[in-house]
Amino acid sequence: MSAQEANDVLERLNNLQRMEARAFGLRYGLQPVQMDALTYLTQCNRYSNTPQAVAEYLGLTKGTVSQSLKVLEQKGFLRKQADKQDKRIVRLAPTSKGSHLIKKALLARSLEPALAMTDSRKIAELTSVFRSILRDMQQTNGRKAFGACHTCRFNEDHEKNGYVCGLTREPLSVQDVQLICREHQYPQ
Amino acid sequence: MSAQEANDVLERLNNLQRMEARAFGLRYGLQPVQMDALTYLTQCNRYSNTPQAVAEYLGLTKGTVSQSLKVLEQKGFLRKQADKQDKRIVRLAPTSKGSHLIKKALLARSLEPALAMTDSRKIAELTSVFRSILRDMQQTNGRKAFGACHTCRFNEDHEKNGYVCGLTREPLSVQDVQLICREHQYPQ
DNA sequence: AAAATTGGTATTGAGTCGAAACTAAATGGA
DNA sequence: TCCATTTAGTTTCGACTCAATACCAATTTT
Repeated sequence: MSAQEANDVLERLNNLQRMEARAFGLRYGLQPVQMDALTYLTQCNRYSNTPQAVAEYLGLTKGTVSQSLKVLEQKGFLRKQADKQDKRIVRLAPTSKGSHLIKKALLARSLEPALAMTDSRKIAELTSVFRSILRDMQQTNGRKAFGACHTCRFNEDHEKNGYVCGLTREPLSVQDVQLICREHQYPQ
Repeated sequence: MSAQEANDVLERLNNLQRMEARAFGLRYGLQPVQMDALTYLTQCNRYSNTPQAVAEYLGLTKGTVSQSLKVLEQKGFLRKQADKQDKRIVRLAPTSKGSHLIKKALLARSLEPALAMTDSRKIAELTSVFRSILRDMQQTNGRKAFGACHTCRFNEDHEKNGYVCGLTREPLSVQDVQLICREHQYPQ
């Protein structure tokens, strides 16, 4: 049992998940990349629902992503809306059709059933291992983490008074801090 | 710390690895899918080095894969050779140029450095968790496992006398049993 | 007020993808 | 043995992704 082997198993797991995700999307006439974008948009917070953020998340150019989003809008999976403050910015929101689809897709390919059968202490260890790997990768290649607020170093837990984002100073709800943020940074 | 969160972290890790792999391949004029195919071919055993096996591994149709392989051959990353026994079968072998490229790519994106820093007992646990997940996924959606022989239920360890594949009855070397096989099945 | 930056869109050319049609070799009966 | 079937691969086609480039408009900087 080596690091090499762990790496291989993980690699294969990636492959299988990608294959299943592709097959699922195809049944609804969506390309993998469109599924990925829509998935992101159902999970990101209000600072992170723009074309630019989607592009950064997926590691693609904004031009490329712009087209995928156009298709998603045409097919009725999401709505575009100009930002009130900054009129350059486009806000993206999945329609109910869109979020239902993603909910179904996530359920189909989630590892949760499998993970639920394993010891929660093991899962905790495992998550921390991967989180530290993520942190490494993020640093060495300059990508963003795209984690949820509740694991972010800018997130402040004000106990009874809810949460506050240390970057924007805005209050965040219990639901908010579960969402993905493009400004996310792990502590330390 | 929940199964949900473990799932998310893993998801993001997938994304990052894909992004890096894409960027790497692009520097050498190769598409992600071509990198994937070539990677597989440097890691598979002699029963698994055919276009059909590549297609199964990647979850694509044989027609699609056929084109990618043509490009890889044209660019000098692999060689095609008709099988001696069965003339329908094409055997694929990476050239030294091809295997060098993949070696470099794997090194660049390996989790091994990060994993090496974590407790080996943890890694063992982690691997076993993911292996059982893999087994689940493989069963529920009818995909093949594509594991290495030494984790396969058909592999027989004859101690001093080396290994034997229970399917083909052929002897396998120490190196052989580290390779990926399309007939692989996990025990139990 | 002009210049630079930022967020997004449109266009183009190379390439992937699945589906379907196809070839050739092996297999399996009668 | 001969013909049907199966198996391994290739080719072609149309829809689509992708990066690169050029572009536009709003914002920020100088």
